[in-house]
Amino acid sequence: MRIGELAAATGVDPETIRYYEREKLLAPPQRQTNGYRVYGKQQLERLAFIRHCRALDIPLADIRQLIEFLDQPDGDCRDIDRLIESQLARVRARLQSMHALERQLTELRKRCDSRHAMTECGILHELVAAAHGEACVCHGKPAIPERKTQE
Amino acid sequence: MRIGELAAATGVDPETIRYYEREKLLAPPQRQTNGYRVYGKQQLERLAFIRHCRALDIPLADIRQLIEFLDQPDGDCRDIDRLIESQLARVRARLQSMHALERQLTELRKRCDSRHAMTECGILHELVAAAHGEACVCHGKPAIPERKTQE
DNA sequence: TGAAACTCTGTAGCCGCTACAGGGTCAAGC
DNA sequence: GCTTGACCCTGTAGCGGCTACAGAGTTTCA
Repeated sequence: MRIGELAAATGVDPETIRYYEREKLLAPPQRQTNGYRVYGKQQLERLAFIRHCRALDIPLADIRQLIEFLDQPDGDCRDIDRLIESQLARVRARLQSMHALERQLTELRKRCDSRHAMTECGILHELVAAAHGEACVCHGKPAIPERKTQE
Repeated sequence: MRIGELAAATGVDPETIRYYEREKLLAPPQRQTNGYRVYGKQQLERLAFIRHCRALDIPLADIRQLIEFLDQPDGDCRDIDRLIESQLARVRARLQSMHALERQLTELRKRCDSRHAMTECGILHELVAAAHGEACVCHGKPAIPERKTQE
């Protein structure tokens, strides 16, 4: 199976597959004499595993860990438990701040239901007022979305 | 007001302020003879405005637009309305997929309540099974989080 | 034979910062 | 006067998770 076929079978772009190899999520595959990569069923399954984890929004670094766990199956399950737990915490924190965000944007939109000129636009007024630190639909807590928390 | 004072006044890192200038969200400020940037109240307000928009998770490109609107106040309010609307759509889509994600991770965690050896870990089993395309807690729809929608 | 489709490597771009390196400037204390 | 430290400058590189080239070679099919 060449990279294109693997790509077709999994729905993963060939460039992404090569990227995963560079990032050591996939072992370097065998090569044909012309240098083309050749994959077997095992690699296909591993790639599917990776994609499934990505569908759960698990970062590549953590997936790398999970793969290590897979490859040395006498380890302790609690590590995996912890890993999933931390993903869950991350997702929940993000959910909270996004809910806040939705409320704020919804409020903001209300200010501009109709055909005003720009000078009277409630949305802009609101944003500018907020910048002045005046009372504002958006501020309870500013809910700056966290960029990278996680342990 | 020098960049450090502006930074202290707004809670924005000086490097970020310079970055906003490079990205043309802030106009190039005046300079002292030694090359140091000097800011006034206006710039402070603009920076506060930017940060407020960022707190609403509005991308820099869109903030740039809002600033243009601010600077030519005879335009049409509907553009702003549309902009906010699209932010809201983005947030809501993301919320949906994150809710799905939370359900999936929660399900997954259930599989591993206790002290199994790795070989019997329900979580890993589940992930591997999923990769095989077997029935899986995670699949209704795979909910791959969208990276960049927005027109 | 020639064109299209595939593969290879290497590098750069996306976003919104953050963190350097390697220099200049300034104020306070000795 | 000299040192120390805090500040400032520019420019460049890194983060994550890809994606998109450029520029080359290889295969496949008509």
